Amino acid sequence: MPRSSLAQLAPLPRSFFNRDPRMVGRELLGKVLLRREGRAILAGRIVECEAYLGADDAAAHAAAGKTARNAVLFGPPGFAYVYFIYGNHYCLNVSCLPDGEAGGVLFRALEPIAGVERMAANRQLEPREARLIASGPGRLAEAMAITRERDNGKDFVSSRSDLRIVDDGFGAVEVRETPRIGITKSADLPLRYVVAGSPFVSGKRNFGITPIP
DNA sequence: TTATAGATTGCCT
DNA sequence: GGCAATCTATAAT
Repeated sequence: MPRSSLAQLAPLPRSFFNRDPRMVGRELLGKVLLRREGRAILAGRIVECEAYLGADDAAAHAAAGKTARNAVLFGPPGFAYVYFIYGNHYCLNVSCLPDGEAGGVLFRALEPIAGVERMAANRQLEPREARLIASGPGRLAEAMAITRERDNGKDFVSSRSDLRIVDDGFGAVEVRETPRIGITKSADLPLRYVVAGSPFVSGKRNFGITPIP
């Protein structure tokens, strides 16, 4: 699909995100994350994400209750929660569940499909190094030029938003569930979702092979 | 007020 | 495989 028509697709509706993050995370695989930069469009197919829950999930930022930092997770569904981590990286989430209930999905990896040259440039890479452009949450945010200052609290569900999630008719993908990456608490919960066999997922062990169960 | 861990990445040996 | 980079939230003095 050419990029001009990608940009014209309607964003996924609010109801898509007004559900359990585990269902949202699973169903986001195969959808397209869009960023509009003036006239340019950056886009990638979602191949990896993770669900984060509320009080039951010790690894979630929402576990200890609502703060200024994580307020978006407690708000209405379909909004961007962007946080800064390790002094170096931004990570992008979408809020889930109704207003007042905490939950979200972390975007962990994209297969670049439009605006690839610009995404690569944001990462100081060549376009042919496609697997390195957005294979990890920090890389993904850098490729899509996402920062907390610019994007935290932004609505994904608005045709005027420069941050959107759309369905381009790609169809069903084969989903694998694994434990989440980089956490120590609640590390056994199988809340990571990946497209089976995708070479664009994060982790050195995952290039071109089936992810570890 | 000070210490430490963190939903990561990239460079070093 | 080890570890530095480098900001922020939270726990410990």
